[in-house]
Amino acid sequence: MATIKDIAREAKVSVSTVSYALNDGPRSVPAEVKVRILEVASKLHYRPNRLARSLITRKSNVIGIVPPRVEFNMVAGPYFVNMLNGIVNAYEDLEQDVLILTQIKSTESREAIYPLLDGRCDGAIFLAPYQESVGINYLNEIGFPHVILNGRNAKSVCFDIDNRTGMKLGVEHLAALGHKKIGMIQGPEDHIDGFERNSGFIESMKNLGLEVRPDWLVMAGFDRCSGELAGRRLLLLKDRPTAICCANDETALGLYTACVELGVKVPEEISIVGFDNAPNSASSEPALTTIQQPFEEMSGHASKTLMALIDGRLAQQSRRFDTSLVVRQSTARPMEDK
Amino acid sequence: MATIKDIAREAKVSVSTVSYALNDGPRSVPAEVKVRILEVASKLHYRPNRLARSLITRKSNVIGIVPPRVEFNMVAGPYFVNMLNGIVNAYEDLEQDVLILTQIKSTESREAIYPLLDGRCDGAIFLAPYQESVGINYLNEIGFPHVILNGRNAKSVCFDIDNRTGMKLGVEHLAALGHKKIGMIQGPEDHIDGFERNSGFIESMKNLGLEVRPDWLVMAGFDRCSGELAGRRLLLLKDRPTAICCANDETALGLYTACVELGVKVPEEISIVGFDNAPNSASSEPALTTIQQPFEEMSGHASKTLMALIDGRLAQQSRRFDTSLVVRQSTARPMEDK
DNA sequence: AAAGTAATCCGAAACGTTTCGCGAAACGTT
DNA sequence: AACGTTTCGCGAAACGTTTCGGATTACTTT
Repeated sequence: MATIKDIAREAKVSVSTVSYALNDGPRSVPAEVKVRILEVASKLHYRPNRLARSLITRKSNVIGIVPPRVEFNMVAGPYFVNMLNGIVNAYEDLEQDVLILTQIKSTESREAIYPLLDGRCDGAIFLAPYQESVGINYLNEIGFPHVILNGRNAKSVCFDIDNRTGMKLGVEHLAALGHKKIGMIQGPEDHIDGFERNSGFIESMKNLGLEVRPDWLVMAGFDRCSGELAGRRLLLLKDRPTAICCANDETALGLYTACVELGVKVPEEISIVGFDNAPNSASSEPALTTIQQPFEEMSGHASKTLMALIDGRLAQQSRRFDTSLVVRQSTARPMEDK
Repeated sequence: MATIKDIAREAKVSVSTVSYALNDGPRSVPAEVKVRILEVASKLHYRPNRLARSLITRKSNVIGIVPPRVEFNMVAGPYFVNMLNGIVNAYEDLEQDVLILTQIKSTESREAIYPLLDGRCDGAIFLAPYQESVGINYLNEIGFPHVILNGRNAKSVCFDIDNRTGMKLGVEHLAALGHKKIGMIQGPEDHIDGFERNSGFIESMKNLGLEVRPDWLVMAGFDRCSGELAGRRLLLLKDRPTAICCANDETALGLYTACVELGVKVPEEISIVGFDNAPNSASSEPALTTIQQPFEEMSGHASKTLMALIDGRLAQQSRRFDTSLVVRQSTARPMEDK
């Protein structure tokens, strides 16, 4: 309620002097008068108004987060949550607050991302946005600092993972166990991770000389529910695969549910490989074999890089993170071998 | 980059007229000139500056979230994540953005919560704050809209759960199975949920005429790691309990790990009850019997109530939410009975 | 003692909006 | 024709800061 003016009046100095005193400002103010000003400030319970400050300095110390596409239900899922967690942790140290822009539902148009550009944040992290987006191109046009996580844009700094190699690890693991009949619960094609995981699966199968059967490829979203539905379709096939790769851990857990309901035993009757290594997939029953996506590392890296971009320090390059195979209990040799 | 002034110049009207046109403002402007203004605005790619607007209207359409106490590592845990998810979903519909105040580390002093009061947000949700806090009292003093989730303050609107009754459900469930030797991994005493769950356990035990043995009560944080340590201590006792109640699901999962490492079978050799019913506790091995805390309902309710407070609509009362027992596979009759 | 430099502090402009007061024009009513 | 009532539109103040230019004073140097 008390403003800098009130302090000025009370301390019998000018407004500018108060500002310099409060900020150890660009100009010096004698120790004696500074003490007086600080005393008055504390007496009046003065708290600076950041809006006014940001308006003039054009700096907010707030980082905007644009959540993943709503259709995939990913706000509720582990992807968003794990990335956000890493981001929040990073910015706790970097002294930035984090604004979740719930009002940005897409990045398809300039207008859609205006909430990002109204002065409230200094930069933004996009979580798994649409592959091609007018909105992000616009940011590059006007030079608004941003990084993209699990997405691609020619001119933006992007961080993603090597989905194809990851998928290859999964397929080779299954092949090494003796599986030949391998299916996949696929992810959305217009999502970069979905697309690359899907095509990575097919490439790996071909490289190993294994047959890719169209009826063993079922599309799902990235959520548990659609994973269960897709899993049910695969399991009910007359001639079903002995192993299934999933586009992410959530769909794998959906498949688990389908297995329980249809009485199919994991890993005895069917082997399952997930993707992401979300924290709770270690404590699922049976523990899920999966491909690790380094959430913590990626989100931390993205947070720091964005700060560098904002501060005009050397902009870092886009980077692709490595994935690795985490073998747990959901994969085993196929029944025929036993 | 283009401001309202640029539009005014270009459209040959005054600044105020532009404002009225853009906002369908408090005053009317003739259709013809409004069209002209909107055209110019779009031509110049005008985007309003929210800082300037908020500065004068004293309204930001941003809700602040104060995360739980850092010592408990709860930002990473399911509590924060589930509540945040509910809040974000609610505000997506209510057209508010969500600011996570990473810089607020405690609520112990006035100054600590100043970042909340600098004009950037219209109200705040506190997640599991300290029980008694000067900071929150201050908010009540100055009338800043806020609600508290899983915490208590005499003058604030608070939403919490009936921890004692919840704990009672857990203990009675174990007693009904035939358990008499029941221990507990306790939560932090200065956290309201921890305190109430701890004392609720002891009360329930006494009411059932069961012995409360001090060496069967081990304190932990709310995180998995300290749960594992506490669990290890309990399991290694010469005369150990046949069942353990845990302060939350995370500590229960920590206890799971301890059981696996020490070769103790759940539920055959020891029964375990969690608290929260976090989403992934259903898919743990074995599926965890737990007390349900209605995350979604609570967070949604809190979000809506805060909006009502901000809008000056009738302030709703504090409310205590009910818990319920979810029986899964981690509890069974004690060995002696079999 | 004069000149130059440094310290101190004030006033005012700026940031980009919203909104109030007021005058001018346009319209309808007696 | 005189009067009231809308409609329209401009200018200016306000929100709470930061920061620049310049005026005054004090200190140092020649």
